[in-house]
Amino acid sequence: MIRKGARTRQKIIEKALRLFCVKGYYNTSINDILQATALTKGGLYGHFASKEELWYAVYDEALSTWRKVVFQGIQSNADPLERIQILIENDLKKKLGGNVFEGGCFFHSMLVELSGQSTAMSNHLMQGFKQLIELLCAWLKEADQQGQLKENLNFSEIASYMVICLNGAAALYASSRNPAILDQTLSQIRFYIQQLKR
Amino acid sequence: MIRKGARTRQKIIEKALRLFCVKGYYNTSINDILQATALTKGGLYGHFASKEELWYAVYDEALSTWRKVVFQGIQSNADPLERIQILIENDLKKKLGGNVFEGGCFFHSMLVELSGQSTAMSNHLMQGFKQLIELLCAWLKEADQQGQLKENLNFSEIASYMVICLNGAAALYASSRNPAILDQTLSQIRFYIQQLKR
DNA sequence: GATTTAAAAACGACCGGTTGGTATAATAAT
DNA sequence: ATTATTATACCAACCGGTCGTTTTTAAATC
Repeated sequence: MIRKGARTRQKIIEKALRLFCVKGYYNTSINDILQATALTKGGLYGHFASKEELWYAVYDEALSTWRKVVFQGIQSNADPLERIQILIENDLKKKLGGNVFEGGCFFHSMLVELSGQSTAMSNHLMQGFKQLIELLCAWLKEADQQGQLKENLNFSEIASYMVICLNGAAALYASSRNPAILDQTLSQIRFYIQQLKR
Repeated sequence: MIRKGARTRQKIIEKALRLFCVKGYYNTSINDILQATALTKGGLYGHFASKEELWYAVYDEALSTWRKVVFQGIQSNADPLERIQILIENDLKKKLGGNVFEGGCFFHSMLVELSGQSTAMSNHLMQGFKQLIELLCAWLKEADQQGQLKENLNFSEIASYMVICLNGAAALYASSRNPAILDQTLSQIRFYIQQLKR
């Protein structure tokens, strides 16, 4: 039997994730979370020792959600360049366009908000981005070994550039709410990737 | 003689600009600003009716600073594509790399923080980005009329994509503080622009 | 299946400190 | 002397967090 506490804990994480995305971390008060979860102070602090500890739990939840969304239809694909394109399309159309995180991408919003405030949380986020860049980098090398790419390309530079584009799209989509931005970015990154090919 | 009040007002704006960039808008308290300006409540509120009114003044200041930095060596240049390249290089290397706004780009940070919080301030920011996109778009059209570009390009799409890339670079540079990101982004956007040419 | 019981979970008053903002008095500049 | 500017004291609301108490829950006993 699943303990009730585990369910409540999960509910807190989900509601907090939504609030952090919409309002930001600092601007989401504990009271906001209490209202969303229909709990009281004591109830919440029985599950998390502090607001910051809750944030780390929310991060894990967001990461797991992101992975589910963004790796759809990828492992089945043998072509590394196509895997990159699918991942980017999933990130733009499914994650951002599908409003997986209401109000904006959790990772991007937190990166901007926390960068000047908490080095610990900020580094935690950067680690995640670094891993994504390394994955893209590995796929690019794979494509290169198959002879798909032009010569003398800087793979890690290309990989971080792609992540940068995705973050930029997250920023502008979050405030404009204009889906055209997602289509346009996707179309331009596709054009860019096409130019990398031999 | 410049009135003393005008000088104080300017000092408040400059200190607030720095604080908003480093800590964010909501996370910068009035007390933070008082400490930075060596004023007291009454002194500050004699110049600005509210924190939000101060923000709009800070925005104007940031815009004027940004224009000074980013248009360097542009009006002297006849080639529209080169103007675009210089503007992007100025934005990356001078604005971001030169730490014109300590702690991150004011416009990008505010866009992310305010998008879920204040539609008024958020729209104010979006207007600025829209104007930048329109400027780039006009320059692209100019280049096209000179026969420099490939056929059937979507200029406004390309222009917003460029702004998106700049915003993404701002996000990742702000938290990584790694200047390589700026060089890499610049190099990749240059490559991208090269591919637009006929 | 009903009753007991101990642990788990939730409650809610309270803490010190901070928030943005105001009213009025004192001071400095012209 | 008069006006522009700044200081001081104060406000109610809110912040993240603590803690002793009460209620729920689920397993153990009858």
